[in-house]
Amino acid sequence: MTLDPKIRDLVLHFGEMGSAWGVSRSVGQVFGLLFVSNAPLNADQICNKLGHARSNVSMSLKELQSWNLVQRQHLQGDRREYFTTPDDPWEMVRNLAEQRKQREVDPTLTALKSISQPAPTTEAELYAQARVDEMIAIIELLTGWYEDVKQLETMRLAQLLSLGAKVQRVISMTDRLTLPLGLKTGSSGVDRQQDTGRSDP
Amino acid sequence: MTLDPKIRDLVLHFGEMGSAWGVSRSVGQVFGLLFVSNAPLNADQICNKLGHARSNVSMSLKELQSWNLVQRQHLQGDRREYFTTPDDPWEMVRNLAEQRKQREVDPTLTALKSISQPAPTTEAELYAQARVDEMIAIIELLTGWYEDVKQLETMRLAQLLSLGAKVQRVISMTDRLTLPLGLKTGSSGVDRQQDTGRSDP
DNA sequence: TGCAATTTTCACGAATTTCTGAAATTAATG
DNA sequence: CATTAATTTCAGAAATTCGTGAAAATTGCA
Repeated sequence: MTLDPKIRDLVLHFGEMGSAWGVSRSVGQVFGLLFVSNAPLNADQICNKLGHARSNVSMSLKELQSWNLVQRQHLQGDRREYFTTPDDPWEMVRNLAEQRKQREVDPTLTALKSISQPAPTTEAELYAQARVDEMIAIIELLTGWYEDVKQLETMRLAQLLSLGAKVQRVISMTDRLTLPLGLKTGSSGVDRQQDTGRSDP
Repeated sequence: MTLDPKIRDLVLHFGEMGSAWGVSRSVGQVFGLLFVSNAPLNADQICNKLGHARSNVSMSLKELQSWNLVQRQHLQGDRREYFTTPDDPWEMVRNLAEQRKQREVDPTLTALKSISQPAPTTEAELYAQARVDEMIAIIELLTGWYEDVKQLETMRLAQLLSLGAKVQRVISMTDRLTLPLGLKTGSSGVDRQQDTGRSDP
């Protein structure tokens, strides 16, 4: 790797964090490199700097594009394709949030709903249904909020965030507005019974 | 698997989603089962219902406890340990958020800061530094907001969420309050230069 | 303390994922 | 349209993660 020490460290770290973020080490490193890169890079440059196989870089770039974290870019007078991360870091955060929602919560919400669909038959299913419905309600509240705020322009979003929980002051004035769900302050509305203590045979 | 169809489907789905959520299939299934379980289960019961090896269940439970998504529970008159998910589904959401922050963003923030620490030496490092600093600012804004709202009791949190972007109305009245960072409305403040178009040799 | 039930650890094989190099495909240029 | 640079696909090697069963450790109880 012919990289400045700080950049090399960052690339290495993004590689290691890859697994925590659900991508491979290669993908993490390619992103790290592009993220701090002064200028767009082509696949061969990435190869050289990172020491990955050419095909691996190709795959990594494809995956990063599927996350909208890397954009291709044509340079006139050059046949090769160049790649960058978005100039605006907020855009990366937005894209990351959007993709993770699509990959992690949307499928789960769909599954939960399909579970909740047919009427429960057994006692166990009745309880399961109640639990699932509670979780559906929470997820819909969260995703609803997300859909809402993601429309905000960055400036406004930053303001909203920096306001934090101070919005509470305002909420106390809006108690007359839609109170969501049938929320109770204590534990959930579903009662869980105690087991007999014997394993089923 | 001796499970009702709906419960079996849910267990299977949570198993499949495991990889998207950064846990193994086994772990996902155990969580799914406990989540919809009417009553606390012991490890052997989980074994039987899921058909996993006993040791595998032990590991899965350990991991789920590390996420605070599963709690152990002693039952009097029974030597075995029983396991449940929290009664309050909001608690699960909170724990999930907290753990993901700790595992995914905190280490990255630390790494970014350590990159940002020593003064940049080369041209490339100077640009990298600027990019990193921008990202640090965003992450701190986001985590600051999170630290803030996670203190809220569930009721208030739900209200805040259901309010969504409507809080905007309020923000317009608070423009005199702290405007965060040196935010610009357009792209970021860091300029990226164009590449020469030649690979480095 | 000794015993038996339960849980955990660990090494290993199975399964999955990641990465590579060669071959195939695509696309630009004369 | 042919040539060649560039990219992508793909089969399999390498590496990692997952899950099992046996053995070790722990725990509650007599």
